[in-house]
Amino acid sequence: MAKKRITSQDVADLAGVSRTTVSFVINDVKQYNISPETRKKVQEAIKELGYVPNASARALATRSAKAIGLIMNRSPQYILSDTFLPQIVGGLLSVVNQHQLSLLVEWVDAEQQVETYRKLIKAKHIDGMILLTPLLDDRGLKELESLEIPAVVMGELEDSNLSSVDIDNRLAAERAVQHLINLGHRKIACVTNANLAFSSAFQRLAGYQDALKDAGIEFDETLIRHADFDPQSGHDAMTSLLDQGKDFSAVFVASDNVAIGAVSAIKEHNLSVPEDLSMIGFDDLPWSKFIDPPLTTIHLPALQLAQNACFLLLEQIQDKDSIAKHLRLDFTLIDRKSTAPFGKQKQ
Amino acid sequence: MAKKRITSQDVADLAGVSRTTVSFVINDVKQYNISPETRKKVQEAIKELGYVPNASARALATRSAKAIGLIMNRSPQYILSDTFLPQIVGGLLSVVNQHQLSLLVEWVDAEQQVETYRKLIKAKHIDGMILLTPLLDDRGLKELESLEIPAVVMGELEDSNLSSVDIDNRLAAERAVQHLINLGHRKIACVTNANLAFSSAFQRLAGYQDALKDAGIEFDETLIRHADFDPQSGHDAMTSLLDQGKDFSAVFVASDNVAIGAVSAIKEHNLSVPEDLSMIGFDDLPWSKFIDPPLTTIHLPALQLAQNACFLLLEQIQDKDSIAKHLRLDFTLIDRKSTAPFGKQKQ
DNA sequence: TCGCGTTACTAAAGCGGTTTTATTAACAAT
DNA sequence: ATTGTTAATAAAACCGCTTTAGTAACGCGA
Repeated sequence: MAKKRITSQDVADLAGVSRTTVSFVINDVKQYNISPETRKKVQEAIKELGYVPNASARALATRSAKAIGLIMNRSPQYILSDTFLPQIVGGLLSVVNQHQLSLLVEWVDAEQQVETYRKLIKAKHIDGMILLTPLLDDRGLKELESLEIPAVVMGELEDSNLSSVDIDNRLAAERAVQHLINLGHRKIACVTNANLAFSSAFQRLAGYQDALKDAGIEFDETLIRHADFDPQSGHDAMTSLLDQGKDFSAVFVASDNVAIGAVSAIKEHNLSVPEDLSMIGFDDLPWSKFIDPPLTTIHLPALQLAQNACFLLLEQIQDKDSIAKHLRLDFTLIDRKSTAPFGKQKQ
Repeated sequence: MAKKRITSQDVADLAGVSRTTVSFVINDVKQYNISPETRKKVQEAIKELGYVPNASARALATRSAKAIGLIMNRSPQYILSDTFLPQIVGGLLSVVNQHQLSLLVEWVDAEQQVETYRKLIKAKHIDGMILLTPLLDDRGLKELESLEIPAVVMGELEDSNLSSVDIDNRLAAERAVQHLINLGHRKIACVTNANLAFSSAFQRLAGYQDALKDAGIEFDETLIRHADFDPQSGHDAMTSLLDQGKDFSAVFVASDNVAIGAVSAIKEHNLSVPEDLSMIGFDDLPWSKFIDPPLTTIHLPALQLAQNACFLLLEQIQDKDSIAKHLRLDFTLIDRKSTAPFGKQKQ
């Protein structure tokens, strides 16, 4: 019953040529010229037999996997609430498909990052990798650099030789907070998107501080809370802020996914946005404009980031010696309904 | 400069044994007993050289890719707003990792589904696949059956021999609408999650109709709108329903992602949920409890569905002759704040 | 006629593993 | 002493492709 697999030999036999020729036809090798008739014979044989080249054999012979990996270093539990994943996967898929490559998704345990990175590449499962949500002090990534493995980080890393793609998180956060300041707010709380070990959280908080400094507002540690990527953590952070009884008229929440939780907490306190409290978010998720109130936020071009990360990676795979690039895409502030001028608030 | 790759031969040389032995040690082949000393020598050599077996070579030799594919048949544009993707990827990853497999994500163009399925499997890129969001009349899937390829569908398909995992969408929808009816509502609109070519949309609408029928309520075609997975489509569908001027006191929205858009449309009409209009959703996304009002909805255990799909697939890969199974997991109705008794509404 | 360069193809050697079959040594049994 | 078994390892074949190094055939100028 075991229908045997069809190999290039079968095609060669049927077409009356050698496997070499079959290979040349399939890969359209230019430096060897094969006559139109031969080419046609081979193509017909392929079609007739329904031949599909074996990917492993090919990978083995060419020493390239024709696949890239999307590496997530947060535990599966976090992946569940990774609101950007669809956009990232969609973005990667769109370019990967064009290039006839495959996309492998891997999760690496924080404990044994380096090991896993090495294995993935050495095993030649993938030709290069795209890394998500880097930590500020990511030992794994640092080691990656020295391994000279094609890799690009989606996120900002200081003094890293790995290519990276991101927006300028710090500047974007600064702009967001400036928006609040321009509306007259002076007492502005901040809920980060994650703990400061994550570079994005760190940068966004830094941007928040920059804005305050520029405006001559003193930084108040007690107005800061750290969330943990998901709505629940945003809810809890906001609750803590509110329960503290300290006065503030606006809040910068460094992720819309966290913000949605924060809004719910605010409403639980019988306050409303933006009448009692202005809020500006960050990320602009697909649903950010549909929640109540529609969230004023920083638009993160996630799809484009993913696509560009992929381009950079492919470039690096093709030319091993290409230098690392740090791409910064533009962000935009999207003004919706969750912010209001300080004066007009009830308070 | 080209540091040559380390092969099992290198390990064999260093350990003073043959490649065969190295292979036996690595794969822990039981029928051949290798002496503890030899085993140790080999393991030390492996460690010293940092040897990692080449995946392609292995796949080629064993005729198994040690990878499964997650196949999405909706265009990248849709993937962007696929709210379940994180949970599905997370679920798959958690079991795939345990089994030392890889996860490949593929998008197949609707036009050439069958071709792509065939290629993926024949090329032995993957040993089996998990298929998402099936269409009711999915020619591609039908052909898949005949190819005897390990595959499991996440979704319900009538008279299909492919294994599948899902909840009972029809029953769940019926329960949701019954919930509305039990609250006294008689005029109940429905916004589907997608057009009826998608099996989930079809089933959920059928469940809606079942509930009406049971309660002796006549089905009114004009109270139905079809959304298209995302919030915007929900917003548009709801707007259309509202602008029609027809009377209804509750609405069943067959997807929370669509529902969030619907809620925004309702608010734009200066109506509120549930005071003016009760709403029950479907899916229970991570943020469903955080929006305003917290959405009463059907909880879909997406993570477990993914995990079980994966288990089923692995089973099928190991035992080609295992019969197709159709797993139906339990759903739960989560009663939050978006529904209210008919009497108590303003109207 | 010979040599030489093209053209169109092929034989054979990898790629780096696994697996079947063979080999050797040790030891027990006859 | 001879044979048979078994344990431990090795040799070699194989998986299905790519790619290098040819080779046969042909035309062409000298």
